[in-house]
Amino acid sequence: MLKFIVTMITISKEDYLKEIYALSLFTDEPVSTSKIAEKLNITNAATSDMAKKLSALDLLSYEKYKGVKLTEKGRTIALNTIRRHRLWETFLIKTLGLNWGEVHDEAEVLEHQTSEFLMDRIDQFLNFPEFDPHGDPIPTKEGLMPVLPEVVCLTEAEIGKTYIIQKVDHDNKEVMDYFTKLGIELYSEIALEDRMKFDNSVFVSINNIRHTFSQQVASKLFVVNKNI
Amino acid sequence: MLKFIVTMITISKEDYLKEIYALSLFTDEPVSTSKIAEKLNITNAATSDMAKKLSALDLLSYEKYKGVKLTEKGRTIALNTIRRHRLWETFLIKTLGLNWGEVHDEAEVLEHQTSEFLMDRIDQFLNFPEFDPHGDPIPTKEGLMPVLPEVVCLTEAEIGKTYIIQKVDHDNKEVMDYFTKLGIELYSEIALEDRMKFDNSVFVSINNIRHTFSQQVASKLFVVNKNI
DNA sequence: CAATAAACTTAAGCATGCTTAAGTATATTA
DNA sequence: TAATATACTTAAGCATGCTTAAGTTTATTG
Repeated sequence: MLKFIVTMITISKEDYLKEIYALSLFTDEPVSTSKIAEKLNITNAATSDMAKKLSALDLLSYEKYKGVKLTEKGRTIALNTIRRHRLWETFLIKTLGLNWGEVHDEAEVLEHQTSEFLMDRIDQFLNFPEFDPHGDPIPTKEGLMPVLPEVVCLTEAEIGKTYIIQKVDHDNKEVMDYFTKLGIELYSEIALEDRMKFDNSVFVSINNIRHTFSQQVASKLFVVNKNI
Repeated sequence: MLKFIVTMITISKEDYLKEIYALSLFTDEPVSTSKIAEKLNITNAATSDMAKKLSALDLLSYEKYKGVKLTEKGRTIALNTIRRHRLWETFLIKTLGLNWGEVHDEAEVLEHQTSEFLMDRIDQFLNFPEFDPHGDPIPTKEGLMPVLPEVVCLTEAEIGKTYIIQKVDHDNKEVMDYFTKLGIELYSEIALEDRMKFDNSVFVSINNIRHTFSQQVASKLFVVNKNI
């Protein structure tokens, strides 16, 4: 049984819910506590503990040894946290001219500290954007996720075709800084010229300049066919 | 003796240091723990406890039953927190058009959560302002406080003279919203027409419109002589 | 100047969120 | 299917920052 009363949504709890949401995106299976622990860089023990607390708050369902699943209530909080994160990123890029690699860490802390009033004003200032500067959809205030165009990862794209960059995985700052240095932006045109069988490196052309990306770097870019 | 090790600057600690700085502004006397407790709306016990911790960190000197005084190190942290607060206020007003009453509470949480990098970018964006939208000086990155022009409180001003509003005490949101509603802004011209002996109400004229302010409301406004 | 009031501190305790160490359940494999 | 490895949970403990209750010091006043 729980040893104490759990009442408040805290920064930690928002981070758990956000991470569980991300880990649930492509599966219907419950998320294991160890997977969460790994992502949040804490021990399994801490995650088990928190699972009980969040379960007591009806933010997720938790079966011992089986893992965790968000409830509607938990999903709503996760989406709202993601919303605040992505609005902050958009706002900082728009007002201060920060670049792809600079916004994530800032938004990571600001997302937990912003009143609904301020978030609404930022949303309005940005004219209610559907996508953030990395191409990720911004959940609406009502918790609806705008639908991203059907994208394909650059590692899976067809040789000889020209694409538009529609989304970028920005979990790695170093790679983002590299893209910024090359002048690559969202909605840049990118022609996939060839792929090397040896290690799946790709040869691309962006703004008429040729680049070679390793498979790992290419896997960060998601594109749509230019002629759609 | 302290029961445990104290290492980190936390949000709470920044709030203590900021409050002690504010309470030390017009006196050389040590600040009593009860005064701090009252301002921060916590118990004296908590303040005594924290005094020991901050003293262990060499952020203030603390003599039991005598009160507390910031060290240079503590003063630096307080000033930096105030700097972040006032830059945020200035930024939110400039970008989002928030008004006098709307920024304080937002800045109060954001001030603790902003990297030096982001603060520098905001500072640069605002062109290194010396004063915030309430007329308060913004400490520089080096911890220097810009010198405010010699102001006088409206409660002490001379009848018959015309002044410029140079600073506003914005600790009360209701009063700020009232000023906003009247269209009163920083650097507005204000003519002091009369003062009632009964309760020290003042009759003023701003933008050619007459207002009556209670002494309490008037005490929020600080002015300089128009013809200087 | 002693009694008392006011101010302040200490002690014990609790909520949060983490850790390490030990214990239990599930999965694997011989 | 029993032994063992892996995954997961529980228990104990600690740092932070607060509370209430009890104890101590300083200030006040008759």
